[in-house]
Amino acid sequence: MQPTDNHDTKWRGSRDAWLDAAFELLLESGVDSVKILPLAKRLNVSRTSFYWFFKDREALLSALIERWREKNTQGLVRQTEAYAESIAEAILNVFDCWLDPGLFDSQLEFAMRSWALQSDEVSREIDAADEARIEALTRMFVTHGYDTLAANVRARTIYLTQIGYISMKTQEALEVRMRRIPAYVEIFTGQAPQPRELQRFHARHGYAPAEGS
Amino acid sequence: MQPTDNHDTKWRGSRDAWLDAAFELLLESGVDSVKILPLAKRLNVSRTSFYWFFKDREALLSALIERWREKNTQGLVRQTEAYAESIAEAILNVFDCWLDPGLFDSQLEFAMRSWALQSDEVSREIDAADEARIEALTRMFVTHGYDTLAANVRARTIYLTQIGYISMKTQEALEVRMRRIPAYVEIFTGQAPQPRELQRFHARHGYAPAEGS
DNA sequence: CATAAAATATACAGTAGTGTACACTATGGT
DNA sequence: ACCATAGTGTACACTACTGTATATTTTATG
Repeated sequence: MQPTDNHDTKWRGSRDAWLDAAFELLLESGVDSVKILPLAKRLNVSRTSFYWFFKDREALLSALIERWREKNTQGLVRQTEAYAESIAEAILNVFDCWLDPGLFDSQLEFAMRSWALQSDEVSREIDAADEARIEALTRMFVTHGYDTLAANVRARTIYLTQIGYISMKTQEALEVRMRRIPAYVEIFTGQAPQPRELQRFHARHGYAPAEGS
Repeated sequence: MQPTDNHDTKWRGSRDAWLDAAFELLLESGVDSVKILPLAKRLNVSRTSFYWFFKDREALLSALIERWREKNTQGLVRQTEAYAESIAEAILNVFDCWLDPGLFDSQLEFAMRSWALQSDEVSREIDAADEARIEALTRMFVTHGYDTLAANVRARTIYLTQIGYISMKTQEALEVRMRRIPAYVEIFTGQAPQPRELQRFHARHGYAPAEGS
């Protein structure tokens, strides 16, 4: 009677298939598009099979929230706590999040924020996430010798800039983004990054600067 | 047969009444909530009167886009062009936008960005607005002696930080925000604002710093 | 105060979605 | 080979919305 964990069976549908499709729609067109009928069409399955895996639409949406919570906040906090010799290096660790979708899913982040507009529950989740993330960033600056107020404003700036990027859904080539990195580091920390710090950053994102770097 | 400009008549509804109600709903709960039936209930008017003023729901939504375009981009660009003796003062002129809803409506801005998720038309409008705004900010930095790349990154930082604030829907007391202003000015320009510049800024936002400023 | 226009309401027809009841089919374990 | 059960499909009842045709009421104005 209850759904089972059916990995790799020969059934067409599965809880995960519905979930994945729901995520796709959430990212593409917002929560209001996450409807059972369209999902069923995508999956080429009768609409009502849905109710085998989920109690109702609500249950599906809750599962989406769950998955976001796990991924993004944890991903960011972990990066703020990564080892760094200088504040510049610490910032570059955080920048990893913005370049590696495995650490932080920006599209998902934006979709959640839009969703919050209509849902108090999601709204509360987002607020909690923002606080946790800014706190983690503030701790990072404090660790590197900034006083509390300065650390907090810098933490905000770095976080808000990124949330801004996400809201703008900026799509730019890796090279363009990489060229801006040193300037951002300097703005956020007040000091320029060391060449070897940048080199390490470039290396782990598979970027080879063109001519004369 | 056609709707008239009926200010101060004795009719219950009017084109503007529908528009205002639509804006409320758009800001509160996103475009998907802007539906004729709920609007009619709010206005205590039969649903179908709507069609006297608007051809259909599409026409109403277009009017909302129109109103946003007029207000926010123009408001921001005008502030970047306001007279300023130093870059710090210029930045403070821009900050006026974030404190005066008459110059820039943040809630509306966020609602539009969420809407863009489902509408290519709105998406294109937003992209155009972002470009125009960042360009205006870049010009402002260039005018004050920054070179092109630095001006552009600083323009982005200041704009993205604000878009980030908007996405976070931060609600903070005027005092808290005012206390952060000098730190932001320093981050964005690399130099601290003059006390008299801050004083002028405080004055025009009706803020009196507590004790020993 | 009659009347045309402006605004509103009623009634109807349609679409897109939700969720439930129940019948059917495919799968895997024994 | 059988059969319990995981998964799928069909049919129905319901809700919330859109839009049109047409009647009715209000209002401003001669």
